[in-house]
Amino acid sequence: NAAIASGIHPREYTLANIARMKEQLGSLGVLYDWSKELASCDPSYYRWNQWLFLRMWERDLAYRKKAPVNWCPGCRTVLANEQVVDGRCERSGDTVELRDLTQWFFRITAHADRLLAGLDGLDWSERVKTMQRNWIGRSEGAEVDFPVEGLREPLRVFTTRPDTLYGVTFLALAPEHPAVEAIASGSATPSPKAAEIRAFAGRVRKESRLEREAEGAKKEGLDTGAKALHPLTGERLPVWIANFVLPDYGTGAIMGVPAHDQRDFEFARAMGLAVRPVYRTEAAPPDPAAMTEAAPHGGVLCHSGDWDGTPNGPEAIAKAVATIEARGAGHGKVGFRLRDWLISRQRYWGTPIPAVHCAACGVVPVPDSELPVLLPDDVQFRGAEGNPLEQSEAFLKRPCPKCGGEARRETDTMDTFVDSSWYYLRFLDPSDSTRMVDPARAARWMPVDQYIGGIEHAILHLLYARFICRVIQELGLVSVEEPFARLFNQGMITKLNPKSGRIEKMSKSRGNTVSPDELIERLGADSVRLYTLFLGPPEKEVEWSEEGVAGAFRFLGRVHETCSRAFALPEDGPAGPQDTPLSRLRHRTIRRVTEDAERFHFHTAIAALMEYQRGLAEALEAGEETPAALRESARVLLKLLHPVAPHLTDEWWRNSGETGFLLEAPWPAFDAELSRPLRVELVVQVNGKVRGRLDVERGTGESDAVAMARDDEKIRPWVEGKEIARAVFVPDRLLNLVVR
RNA sequence: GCCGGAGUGGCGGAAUGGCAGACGCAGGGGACUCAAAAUCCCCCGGCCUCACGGCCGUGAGGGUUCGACUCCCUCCUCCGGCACCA
Repeated sequence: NAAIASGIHPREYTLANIARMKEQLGSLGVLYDWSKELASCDPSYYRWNQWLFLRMWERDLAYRKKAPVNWCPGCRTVLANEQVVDGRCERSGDTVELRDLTQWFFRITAHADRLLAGLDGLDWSERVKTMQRNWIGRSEGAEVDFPVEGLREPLRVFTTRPDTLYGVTFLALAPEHPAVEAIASGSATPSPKAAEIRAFAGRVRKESRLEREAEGAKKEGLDTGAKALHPLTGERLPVWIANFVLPDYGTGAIMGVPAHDQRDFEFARAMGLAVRPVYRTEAAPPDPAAMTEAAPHGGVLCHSGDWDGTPNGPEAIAKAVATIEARGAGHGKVGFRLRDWLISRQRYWGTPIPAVHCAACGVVPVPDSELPVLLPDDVQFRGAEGNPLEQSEAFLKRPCPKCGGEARRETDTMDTFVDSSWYYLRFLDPSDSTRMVDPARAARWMPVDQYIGGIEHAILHLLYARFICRVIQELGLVSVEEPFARLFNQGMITKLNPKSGRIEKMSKSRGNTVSPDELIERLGADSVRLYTLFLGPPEKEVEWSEEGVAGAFRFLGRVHETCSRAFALPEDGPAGPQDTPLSRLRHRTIRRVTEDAERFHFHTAIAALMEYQRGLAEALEAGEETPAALRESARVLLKLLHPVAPHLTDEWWRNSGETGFLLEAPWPAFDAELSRPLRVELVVQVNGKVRGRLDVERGTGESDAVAMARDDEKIRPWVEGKEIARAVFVPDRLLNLVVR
């Protein structure tokens, strides 16, 4: 899209942006080992996407099937969901159609159970692990077959509640379900409603997934006229098509239990279908006519043959599965919400999928010896001719690798998530032209010790990367199953988007980004670094504002002033006593900064440094500390501040007569005893309300504290003449007197 | 709608069962200066009070606890994800 808008070839555009971003990282003083740099648009990288694809194809982990896409007739191209606004193309305004295209998929569902189990051993936040677990969506239930009159194949449904089987009053199919067409055409004679069925199914399939899935959405349906037989009772049940039934969850067909499922209930009420409760909490089940919503699963089963009286729970489900299996009507089954990963893109700027279409041999893989399949250059980007790869004669023409006959190259390219699913392995040696990754290097370095990424990647990228790692492990290139041992998710930077008028995440595609160049020019890289880290905790989202950036600049000025004064003091002289107020402050600050930095809380580390700078300035003023202690304290200030403001601190360090680079100076150590104060303020509460404070020696015991509190003139009026029923004492922090 | 998260002074935030508002920004007052800028010092949640001090206050309501910003329940608002933005 950027290439179309700017008229610049995507390669040129991408490489220019890489160069610019490297420059910006450099001007911020961010250090990387650029000898390990890679670009996923470089053939030396994407050839391994193709190699991996071929290995997955061999293992049946890559396959083709039909899937609906958003099609803009004006642009003659497929649109991303994001490019569809109110059912129209964002660029041309044309009404978007849903079209079925045969597309390539990765069979991530084959690993669903292992991807779920693998989460347990990861040092990731529960937040992200919960999101992944829910996305994979494991549920235990059963598949049940319902014979349909006039059809050879029974209808198979998946249900998580086989215990409610006696409550089924209808079956419903996704409009995409093959049985829809089977019912319309009929086994002997076409259904009298064939035209109606086809029209309804066609219309619903055009609705977006979001519309269909929404719980509050309008329930739409059509009775096909076909009848299914209840596998246990033999009752004849109507077979409907319903918009809320999704083709790729379960089997694409559901058994309707309106009495105990809210969506089924709404559908039944809208369509005038029967409601039959099979759980009761009272002596009798609720009266269906009086129900206004589905009844929860609870109480005991009723109207359910010999399951009657079984309480809601695993036992009821187990009993139901046993009966269903004994009657040959189905079997217990674990279901997943996870769907296979659609990797096909009908776009130019991606990794070409290494396949050839031959009229005689079908879809044939490109041999490894011919990789990489390169993106051609003889293409135009005008935005109205669909996938540019289809214009390139040189690219399209390729004899069949199998029979040598005339054939045509696959024009789909891969989702860029394929690139990002294994790039961390390529950093080990991006120049290796003989293999994707060297197993010896991988064995030495993997897994990634600490991965850092935005929370917006909590599900898709992180799940795809975990899946691809397992595939690469099966290929014998890495020994680990999980790529990222520890994960830290930074929150997003948000900012007002003038286009939408809303506060949104800052991103290229939304166009609300801020360039650091101007700020660096005005206040220097160290001020920008300091301010950015001081904004707030990195795991939370922060709204961008430049309000406080001048304060960072001022603080650095104060550090310079304080250190200059300290380093102007004579160098020789006695060290002086170990235990002074400044020494305690110094040890306490080293501890706070070290501990805060270890949990990535740079904002509180910087706050500690601000307090420390003020304390040091006051000590310089008071003149009670030795020059050696003051100089040492200034050295510690520069070292602790160095990771945040490396340029200035290093310069001040060397200007002060210190030798070497500050980066090489060791991180200061703290003494645990000296990092704590001698005296503490003990808060005294009476009945939970703060009534006074006692200045006590650290380690003061409960009985001494109670005695001092009783004596204190501020506290006495609150306890005088009352009985102390209880005292809660937290050493060095608090004393709570509960009085009557 | 579903899954996940967040909500604390004018603003960014601190405190993860124990002093609510550290640190900073903005604002007000003062010092320095012929003046300004820069710098430094003081004040800075609300209400009552001359003051000492008291009461209220962490999105709303309820609960657990000696004690709740923190834990539990219900609700509201905002943000992220929802499979083609990556």
